[in-house]
Amino acid sequence: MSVSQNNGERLSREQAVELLDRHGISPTEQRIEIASLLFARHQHLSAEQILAQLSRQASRVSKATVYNTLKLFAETGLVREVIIEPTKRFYDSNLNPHHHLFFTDSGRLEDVPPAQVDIAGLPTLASGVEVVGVDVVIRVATRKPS
Amino acid sequence: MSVSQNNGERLSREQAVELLDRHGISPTEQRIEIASLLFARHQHLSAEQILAQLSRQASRVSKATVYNTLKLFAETGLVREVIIEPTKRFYDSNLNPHHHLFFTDSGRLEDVPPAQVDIAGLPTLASGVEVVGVDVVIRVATRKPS
DNA sequence: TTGCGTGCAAACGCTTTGCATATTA
DNA sequence: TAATATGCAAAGCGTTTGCACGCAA
Repeated sequence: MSVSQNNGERLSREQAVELLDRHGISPTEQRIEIASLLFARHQHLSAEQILAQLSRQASRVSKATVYNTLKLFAETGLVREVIIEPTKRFYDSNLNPHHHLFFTDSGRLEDVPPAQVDIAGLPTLASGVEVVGVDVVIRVATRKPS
Repeated sequence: MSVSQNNGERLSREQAVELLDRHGISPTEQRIEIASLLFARHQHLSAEQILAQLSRQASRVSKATVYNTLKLFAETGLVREVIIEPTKRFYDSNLNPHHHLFFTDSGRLEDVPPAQVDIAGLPTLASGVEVVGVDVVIRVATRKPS
């Protein structure tokens, strides 16, 4: 069940603060904690996973604050929210354009470089309507021996 | 709030039964009801909406049966499950390959012909891993007057 | 009668909310 | 000190589950 074991890797405090500042988010202790964990590397974490990893590292951040913070991060574009399973949201620390490979068996999520999937065009939209995101999810399964 | 008002349109009973048979699903009354409603035309409905429309038409199908049935339909490939919002699942009666346009303001979901969005390639997959679906969701919003 | 399908209500899991307390500017 | 953020527990919401009943082969 342990998909991503973060062994305490963290972004430095200064880098985390700078990241928050750049997005106009006041850098409170808890936000710094969450940001430095999430941005330690490119990864996809759920609120639950973040909560678990923080408490494992003796950082006590409440459930409500984790949810509030992730919502705030998503709204300001600090993280990308990924909707793949109806049961939980993932937060993606990779801000570069990319797609996702989802392993339905394990629930694992992997990035796919945009170069590997070319989107040739988009439908014509009514004026006043703008694209806020294009999500490409390739769902894969381990072939079962029939 | 009324996104799709189904004014009693239905697939004929025979057509619904044939559809179920073709997918190896034993045609019970409730399954026929749900199929004839869902396949009346290409649409995206949630369990909740189906439940509401059925009860409006005096067809009493329980919540559990609606959920069980939609799950069964999705597993057998009779409908396509669409995950766009983390809060609810949509069931798409359009079985032809296509993509989705999602209006974040209204929650409305619209089909996009595959010709308008070309996916040029897919990443190389490990052997034993097969693609079970490729979902492309274009999220759009009404531009706010800044 | 044996097994599958249905219905009800209770349980579940993730997320949100209300409100008191603490922290920040 | 005024505004914002945090923490806790309770509530919310879509979905699933347990189990008794019903129906068809």
